[in-house]
Amino acid sequence: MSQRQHLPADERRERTVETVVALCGEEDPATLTTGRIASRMGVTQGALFRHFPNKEAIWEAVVAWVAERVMARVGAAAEGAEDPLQALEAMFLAHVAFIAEHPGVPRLLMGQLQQPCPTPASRMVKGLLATYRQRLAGWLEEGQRRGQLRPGLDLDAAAAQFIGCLQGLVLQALIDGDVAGIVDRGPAAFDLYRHGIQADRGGEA
Amino acid sequence: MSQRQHLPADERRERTVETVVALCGEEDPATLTTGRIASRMGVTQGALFRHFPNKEAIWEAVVAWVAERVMARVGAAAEGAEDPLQALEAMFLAHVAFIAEHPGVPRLLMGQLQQPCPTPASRMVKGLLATYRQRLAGWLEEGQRRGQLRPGLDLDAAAAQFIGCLQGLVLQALIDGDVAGIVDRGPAAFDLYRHGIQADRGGEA
DNA sequence: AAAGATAGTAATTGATTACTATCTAGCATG
DNA sequence: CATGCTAGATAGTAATCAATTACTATCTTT
Repeated sequence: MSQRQHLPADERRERTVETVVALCGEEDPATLTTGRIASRMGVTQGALFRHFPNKEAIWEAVVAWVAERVMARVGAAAEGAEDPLQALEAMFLAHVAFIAEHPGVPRLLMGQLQQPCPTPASRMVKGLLATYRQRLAGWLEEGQRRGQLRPGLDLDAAAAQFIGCLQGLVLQALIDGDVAGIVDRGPAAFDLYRHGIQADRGGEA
Repeated sequence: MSQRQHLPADERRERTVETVVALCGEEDPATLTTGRIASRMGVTQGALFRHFPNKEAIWEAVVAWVAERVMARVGAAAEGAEDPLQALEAMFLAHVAFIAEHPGVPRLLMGQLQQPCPTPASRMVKGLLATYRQRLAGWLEEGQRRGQLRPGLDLDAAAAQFIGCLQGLVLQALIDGDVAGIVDRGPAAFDLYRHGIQADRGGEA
């Protein structure tokens, strides 16, 4: 048996990361073992440690992978928008689509944040969320400058609740086990968010 | 050493649950061990199994404890309200206060939801969230009947995002490690939510 | 085709896990 | 003050974890 699947190191690392992301969609990241990662990859457990010095290094690579992808997707979505509110909506829907493709991502990031003493990976998550919030804050400020947002809006809270809305969708998906459904529910969720931040206007659909 | 601290069984069970809730505020519930629970209680690990048949039973008791407390607190808060929007606000702030007192609760519930195959405890969490959403839905419907909410509001999404707002606060607290701060940020967060659901009105503060 | 580098296996390590069997101290009753 | 029962201590168990070892198959380069 065993046609070995010799892969170059960087490709094996890439596959490892993808496998971890996929597995996080099925179980609690905290209970994920190197053995299960390896068996899913069709490789023995010890083989992982040829490409990563330890388990924590795997988490670092995974978080870096997620950070890069999510920021790229969300950034690209915002690019085509004509005004801040449209940009925020595009970001929101892009993020929802990303989560639908990778349902493990929210748990993964959440799991890292629950680490009591900060690890390299958990620091990366905090960094990701910090830059994410900064980007949101930029659009929100621009929207306020253009008068699109209601006066007196707490921009800090608005940025925090943008992510909160996403979490709400994820939670709902966890409850009724319907991951794909968040794509359908995404627009309504953002609608709610938009009404929360946008200035009152006379006539709208 | 070791003056034994003989407690009646039901009191020991109560202390166990409280200890688990407290520990969930400090570390990932998934990594919580019976040994750490016991040592925090000043008791040996084996002693726990005199009061609980297994670890899962501890989780069941913990979830039941949380469910009872949170529903009581939120229900009592809503009781004094004069209209649905006030009721929702009171529920929100009561929930925020409860989380501030027990920072481990969100992780605890989240952790149970991440269990892939449903356990008794995870079923209880889903049940808790289901009744919670029903209660929210009741107030939202009443609010819509009274014309307090904007027409065309997606009540389902509104109920989901109520919890999402709470999650947003929790996430923010996790990021900058400031658990107590969510009490201060609570009102602004609900303000945002209220603007998202409430009917436009001419003049308001 | 030979040889060194690379990527894998198989087996094992010590630490840690949930859980249990046996023994002992403390309490309430007569 | 003696007796029974309860709550906890002590000291285990088998299983599982991350990590390491010695060895082997495969790829690449010349």
